[in-house]
Amino acid sequence: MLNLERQDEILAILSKNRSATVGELAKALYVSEATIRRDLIEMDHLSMIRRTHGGAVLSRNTALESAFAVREMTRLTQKRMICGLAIELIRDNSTLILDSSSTVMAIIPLLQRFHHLTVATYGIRTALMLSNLKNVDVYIVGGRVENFSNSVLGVPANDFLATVNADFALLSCSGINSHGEITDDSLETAQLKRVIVQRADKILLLCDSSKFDRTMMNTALRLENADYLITEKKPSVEYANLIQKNGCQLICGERI
Amino acid sequence: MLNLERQDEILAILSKNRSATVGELAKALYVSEATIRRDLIEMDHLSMIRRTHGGAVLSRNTALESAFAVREMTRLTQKRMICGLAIELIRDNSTLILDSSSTVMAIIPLLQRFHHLTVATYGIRTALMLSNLKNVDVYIVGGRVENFSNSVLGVPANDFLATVNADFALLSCSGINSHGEITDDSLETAQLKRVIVQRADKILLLCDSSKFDRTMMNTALRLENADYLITEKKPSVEYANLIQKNGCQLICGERI
DNA sequence: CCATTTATGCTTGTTTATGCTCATATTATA
DNA sequence: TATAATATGAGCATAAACAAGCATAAATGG
Repeated sequence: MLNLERQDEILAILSKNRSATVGELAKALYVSEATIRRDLIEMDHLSMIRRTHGGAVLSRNTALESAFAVREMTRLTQKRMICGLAIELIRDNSTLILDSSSTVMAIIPLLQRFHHLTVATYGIRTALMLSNLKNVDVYIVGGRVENFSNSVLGVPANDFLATVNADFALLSCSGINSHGEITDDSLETAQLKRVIVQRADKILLLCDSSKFDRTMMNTALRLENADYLITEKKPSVEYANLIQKNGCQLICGERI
Repeated sequence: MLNLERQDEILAILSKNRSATVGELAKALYVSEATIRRDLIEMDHLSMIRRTHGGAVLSRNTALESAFAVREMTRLTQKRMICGLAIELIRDNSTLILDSSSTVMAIIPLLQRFHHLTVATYGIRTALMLSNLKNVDVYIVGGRVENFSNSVLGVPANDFLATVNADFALLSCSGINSHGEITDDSLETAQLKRVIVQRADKILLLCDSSKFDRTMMNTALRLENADYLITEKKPSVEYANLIQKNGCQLICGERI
């Protein structure tokens, strides 16, 4: 077995189990422990992994790289359910604005049922997925491409969206807190969302239940900005009241 | 068996097995191990594979390949070679404009070797692939997303690029004819390319040899607009003269 | 037609990868 | 804390792989 091939294999094993001992790896790859150690030293040096006494664990760096892929996969059932509820509000021939979140991306396959839609987005993967739908005209904002969030951001992005007139905006967020603040983990996406709520007739906020009681770095919107809050699970009475008080209609998978 | 043909075969073998030893490859392709090693050195330099003591492993550019199955591109070896020539002209800290073609996409893995680059593009897959490179700041134009060509087009796209100042523009085309016309199969990409040649200091035209003697729907540029024409195979004397007469420098894999 | 270049194969000295042993360092446990 | 158990790093030997230089044959160019 070749050197690099073995290192690939080590990475694969670590991805599965999160960590592994030198002994385990040596046994699995039919080489001596000395060889494994030499591999680990090299891989550690390249920040592919982190060595520990006795073995190695995945480096946080590697985890970060696939951050979006992971986000995309997690809570997929919840996301599908939320999108199933949201799609009922959309009408044929509408114009939509979509954010770049994985939650909102889950609605894309459902858009095929409409005769025609026009969609603007600042999500680069979102745009790519949308472009495969025959019945949708897709527009993407211009600007700087940010890998972590798969977003196109910056002044041109704001300017572009400021000229769009949409029927619906579908937004997600990183957290909702008990002050009715809808928060995001980036200044720029927060700013973009403030532009978007000015440009769409109805604002649909799609949030799975894990977002409640979380406050992130930047307050993007307030609950009163949203026309609908769509979630898969009945929120606490406190939040249900808060939502109602802000003139926002709560839609959820469970009976309220 | 020709050089490039053999390298294609090596790639095919590696795609099947993920890795191969020098000995295996030599036996499979009926050449000496020295020849295989020389191929592997070259292919490693183009990031097609990773060399390792004893053989080679498929380049595990997970980040890059997630965006697009680069390996499924037609005429990949030719494109790699063209890009291997083009990369030599690029300098650290440059600003580039890339079109949305698959030919130009093949240069993306090679950009990792630079310390820093700024890249603007109207290709949506191109932008997504680029965004995985840590050393590159990526900008995408805004506009309508066209699925067929993976391009972002329209007035905003033109406007965006009209404000960019770049050191290099890397463009491909659908056809070059004996009148020195560089032609495209869409009015809008042709128009965009006319904007781009105004905004970049050096225009690099990347065309595999199949593009010669073909005229498509729209004349985007003329040979005199290009500073370099980069191709993998020596063009006919007629074309070589035409290129030279238009003040365009011909760079090709074969000796002129 | 001859001069050059290019691709390939062969030979040889050098480098690399690996496993083994043993002294040292780290962790676990009594 | 002291002691046992385990992991580690360094040095060494060996076999395999490698780079470089040279020679030959084919392709290319004038």
